[in-house]
Amino acid sequence: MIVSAKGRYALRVMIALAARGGNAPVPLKELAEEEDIPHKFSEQIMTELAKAGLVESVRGKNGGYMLARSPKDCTAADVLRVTETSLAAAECTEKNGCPRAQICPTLPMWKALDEAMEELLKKYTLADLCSHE
Amino acid sequence: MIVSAKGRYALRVMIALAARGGNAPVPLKELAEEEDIPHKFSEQIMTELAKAGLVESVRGKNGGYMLARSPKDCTAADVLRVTETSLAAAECTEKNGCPRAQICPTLPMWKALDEAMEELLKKYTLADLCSHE
DNA sequence: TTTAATCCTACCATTTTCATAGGGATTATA
DNA sequence: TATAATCCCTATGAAAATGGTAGGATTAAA
Repeated sequence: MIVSAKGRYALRVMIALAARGGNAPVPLKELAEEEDIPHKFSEQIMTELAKAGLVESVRGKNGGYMLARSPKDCTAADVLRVTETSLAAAECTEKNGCPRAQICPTLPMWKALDEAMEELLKKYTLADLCSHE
Repeated sequence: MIVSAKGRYALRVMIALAARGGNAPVPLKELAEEEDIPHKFSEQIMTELAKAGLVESVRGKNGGYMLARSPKDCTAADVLRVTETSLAAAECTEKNGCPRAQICPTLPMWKALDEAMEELLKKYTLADLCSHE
C-alpha cells in the first residue's frame, strides 16, 4: 500500500517541468540531477509518460521534454495512473480480481477506497503542486 | 499501492469471526477452510493479530480464536495497521522518510492521501462488513 | 562530423510477498 | 493417562516486484 519510487520520481519530474514554464524542451539530465533521480532510471519513466501523452519529447541536440498540457490540466492521478502497475487499493477491484467477488463482504470497501484515493489525487494538479500548495 | 494478501486474509478472517457471534473460540482451521486461506499462513497472521490485541486465543483441544472486542469496536483500519508493513501511501510520510521533506512539493499531498485512506478505513467496522454493507 | 539528447532492450541485485514445513507446547476429553 | 486437536514458534524457499545499471542505436543541432 505504497506508491513506488517510480511514481514519486515521475511526479517530481513533472512538477519540475511545470516549474520551468514550458516554452523550450528541458533536457532530462538537468531535471534528474536537480531532483536527485538516477538519470537512466528517469529515462525509462519519461518514455512511459511520453507514450501516455503526458509529455512530448524532442530528440537530438537541444532536445528534451515538455509538458503536453497545461500544468493545470494534468493531475497527480494522471501521472500515477501511468507509472503505477495499479492504482487499486486491493487486487480485488481489478479485472478478474477475485473469484469471490460476488460474495465478498470486503469488496465494497475496496471500491470505496479506490474512489476516495482517485478523488483526492485528481484534486492535485501540477499547477497546484508547483506552487508548493 | 496495494493491500497485501495478508491484509485481505486478515480482514476476511476477522469478519468471519465476527459472523460467528463470539461466544466460543473458533478453530482457525475451520475459518481458513471457509475463507480459502492457506491454514499455515493464516496461523502466522492470527499470531500477529493476537499480539496486537485484536483477537484472543484459546490453546489446546476445543481452542481457537475469539474477537477481543465487539465487532462494532474494531475497524478495517485497526486490522490493516497490524498486517500491513505500512499504511502510508508513500515512504515520504514515514519516519525518516525523506531528506527532501522540507522542500518537497508532493509531501502535503501524500499526507492528505494518508489521512483520506485512514478516515475511510476507520469508517468500516467488522459489524458493518459482517452485514455485507 | 561532433555532440547532446532521446529511445530501446537486456540484465541484475535486493527485497518483499506468499507461502510451506516441521515440530513443540497446551489442554479437553475419552 | 493417552490421544487428539489446537495454538505457537522458527526456519526455509520460490516467485515476483522493485529499483536500478549498462550499452548502444537513433536523431538532430551546430
